[in-house]
Amino acid sequence: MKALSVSKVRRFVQKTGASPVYRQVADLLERDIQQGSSRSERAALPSENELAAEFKVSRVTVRQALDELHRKGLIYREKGRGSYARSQHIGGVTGFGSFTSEVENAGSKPTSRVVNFVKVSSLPDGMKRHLANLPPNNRSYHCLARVRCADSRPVAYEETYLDTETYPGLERADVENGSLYAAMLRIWGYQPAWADAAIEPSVADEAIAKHLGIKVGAPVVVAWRVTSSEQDEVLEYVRSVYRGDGFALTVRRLKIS
Amino acid sequence: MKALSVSKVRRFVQKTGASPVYRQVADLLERDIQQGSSRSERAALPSENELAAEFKVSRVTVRQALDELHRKGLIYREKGRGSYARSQHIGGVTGFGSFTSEVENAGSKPTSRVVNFVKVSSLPDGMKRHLANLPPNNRSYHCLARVRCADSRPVAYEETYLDTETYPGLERADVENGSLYAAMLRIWGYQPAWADAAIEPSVADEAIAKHLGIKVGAPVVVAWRVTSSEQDEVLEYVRSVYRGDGFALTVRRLKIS
DNA sequence: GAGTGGTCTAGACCACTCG
DNA sequence: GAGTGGTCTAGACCACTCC
Repeated sequence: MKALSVSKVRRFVQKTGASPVYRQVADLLERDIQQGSSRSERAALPSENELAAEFKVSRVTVRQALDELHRKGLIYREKGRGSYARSQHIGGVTGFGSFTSEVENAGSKPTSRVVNFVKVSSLPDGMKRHLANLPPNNRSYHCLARVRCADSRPVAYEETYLDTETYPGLERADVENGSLYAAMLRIWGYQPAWADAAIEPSVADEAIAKHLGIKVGAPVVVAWRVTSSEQDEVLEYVRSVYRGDGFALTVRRLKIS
Repeated sequence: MKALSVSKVRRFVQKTGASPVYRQVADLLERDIQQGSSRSERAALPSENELAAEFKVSRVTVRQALDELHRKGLIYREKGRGSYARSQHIGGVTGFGSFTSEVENAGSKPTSRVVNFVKVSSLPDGMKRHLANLPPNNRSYHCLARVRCADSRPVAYEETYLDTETYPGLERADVENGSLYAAMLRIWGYQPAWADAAIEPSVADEAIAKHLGIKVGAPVVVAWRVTSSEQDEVLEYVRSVYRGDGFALTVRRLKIS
């Protein structure tokens, strides 16, 4: 078991800087791990006391940084032995975040085409069937229908339902170009933080087949999702239909239990 | 915004007990949240200082407990304002853990039937296509094929590949009854901690159709999964085929980004 | 016995929210 | 200005691993 070679250039953290010290430490260590893990063996990190001395911070702060790396699945720790970099250092969870960032993480170029933008007075039936904590029936929604592409190839048809009271003044132009999540944050200050989702297999109907350029009856995955902010506000209801050939949802480094 | 009514019975934490103090605090608070959340309004928790006084522990320990509840999605916090219980207090992430515990969480009774148990010399092609960090080719595996049922109804066909060197002495009887994960822990001391998975839609072939009692060509979801321990040992490769009618994978309270 | 990570304490300063 | 959560410190004891 080799030790992780920590960069020999002495690094300093900014105690007056904008970002917390523990995050700076975590970022520096993450870089070391990413570089070091080209070798396939597991590498031992310096001990918490050594890191505290190295960065001239308290051990509690070092532990905060290591906790963060641990949650991200980049390291694991063994009592009485030490902390170790994981050999597989792939990123966070994908599959239920912003389509834009997910496709980017997968190494492709995401694009979207708005195919419909109308007001509706109820959510699709499947939403009620699969997801709990749905709103009362007397709401109205903007329904934004988009075809999602990765490298110009259509991979999903997606309907997003946005409560009209939550998004006053929403217009098609706001979402015509660029990420919806970017517009949410820029205009109304909303930031998605949690997702509840259900996934089920299905087959393409005529409309889906047309949008995705596949045959009627071809296998697809339907994902139903409710996205909420950190403060527990519901931001959107989404129905996504993914084509089945050559595109897979992936979930990486998901912590069990 | 109502305050969360903390139980009036004075609770004490055991400082010499087996479980850490912060976990005891977290458990007590979780109970309050579960009880209190029958009301639909969001409830404010006592402040960190109040909780520290209440339980006679330091504020750092209280924060450790609150961090845990935050990660589980049970509370959220706002700087300068306070901590609040979430209205939707559903559990952790499901969809990629043990089939047994997942179906139980969904409120159904899980059963399994072993339909095959043989040695094979390679993993299925789909595993290589979808998942990174696969092992060298010169390994051999126990292939355990099971039909998974919820309330006696077959919902999935699952092939589990177990490296013969990782599981010396594995016999069919070890997995014939009860959870594989329970056997892993009991006999070899392995505990699954992380999952990498890919999900794709497909249609049932003849073998799948027979096992699940559905028609050839019916929609199914195929999940490819690699499960690892906290120490980064690969514990199993799994190919699961879920039937599409009436059974959906759900992901609850998944933290985005 | 020396070193490690796990836990806990008491006290401090900050930026933020609210009245 | 009072109270809140966010961050940080210095020091301590423990159970565990390794030699």
